Amino acid sequence: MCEIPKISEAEWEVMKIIWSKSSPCTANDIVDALIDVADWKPNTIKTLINRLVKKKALGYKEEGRLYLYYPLVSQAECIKSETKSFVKRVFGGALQPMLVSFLQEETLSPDEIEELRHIIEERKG
Amino acid sequence: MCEIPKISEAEWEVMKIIWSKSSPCTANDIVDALIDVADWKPNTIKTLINRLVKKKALGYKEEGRLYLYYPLVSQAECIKSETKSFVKRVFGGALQPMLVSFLQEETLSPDEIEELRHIIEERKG
DNA sequence: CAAGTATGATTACATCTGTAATAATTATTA
DNA sequence: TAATAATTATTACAGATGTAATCATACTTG
Repeated sequence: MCEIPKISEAEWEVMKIIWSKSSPCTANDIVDALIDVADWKPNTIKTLINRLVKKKALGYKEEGRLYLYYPLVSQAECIKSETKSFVKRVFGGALQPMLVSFLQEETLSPDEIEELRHIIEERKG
Repeated sequence: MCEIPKISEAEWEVMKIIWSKSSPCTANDIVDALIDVADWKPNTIKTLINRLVKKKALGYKEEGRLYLYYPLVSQAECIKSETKSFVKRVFGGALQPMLVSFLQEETLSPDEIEELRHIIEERKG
């Protein structure tokens, strides 16, 4: 898992489905799960799956005439990589200004704020 | 400023330069400023500028034979829009899990943590 | 066995992006 | 004024992306 492939917006939806399943799933499982999420034709989803295989974000094993797909990269890794590129693009790489911006500007419920406070307290040690 | 245009990675570098200047600047100003940032030929940067104009992210006025470029969208707006799309893609739209992930996983100095704590305390009101 | 069906493979095509080169135009200078 | 330099405009081109349609093949069913 040396290199995290660059996963496009549409491809992320596919990956999220696959990550959310504990076991490998068929193309149809993915298509079914995506019905609620996106308005894509099954062929579109197959294309996305194939591209993800080509990028080595997904692997598959043949189970009879079916393919069972499974992730080759973990969600945590991808989130990290994606975040890095996002923070670099938008904030020039500085994570903290981003957090400041979010904490100040975004809508958060009291509960959420409390949880964040809790996390920070723990980090302070 | 109804619609925030979608600004690509390379284009962001240009926008950041222009936002950082208080007054409109020429293409050459931008080229000069970007020398430290990216390894692009001047023509490449001109292309990016033109695309940003086409996207209505930049405006310009002719000053003699020069063009003076200025932003048509604010940095804050763009950050917000970009963040939204990022959070949607990666975290399914939930901002808070993202913050949790960052606060837990990323490297932050004690000072930074202290500042974040401070901000949260204030938000708690 | 033949025809329909399910599944994966191949092909399609417009737009966006990264990365420029070249052409056109205008201004400056010898 | 003619050549040169500066600046903007047009064109280029490959790879990524969104969004599929069509083709091929294997399986099921009448």
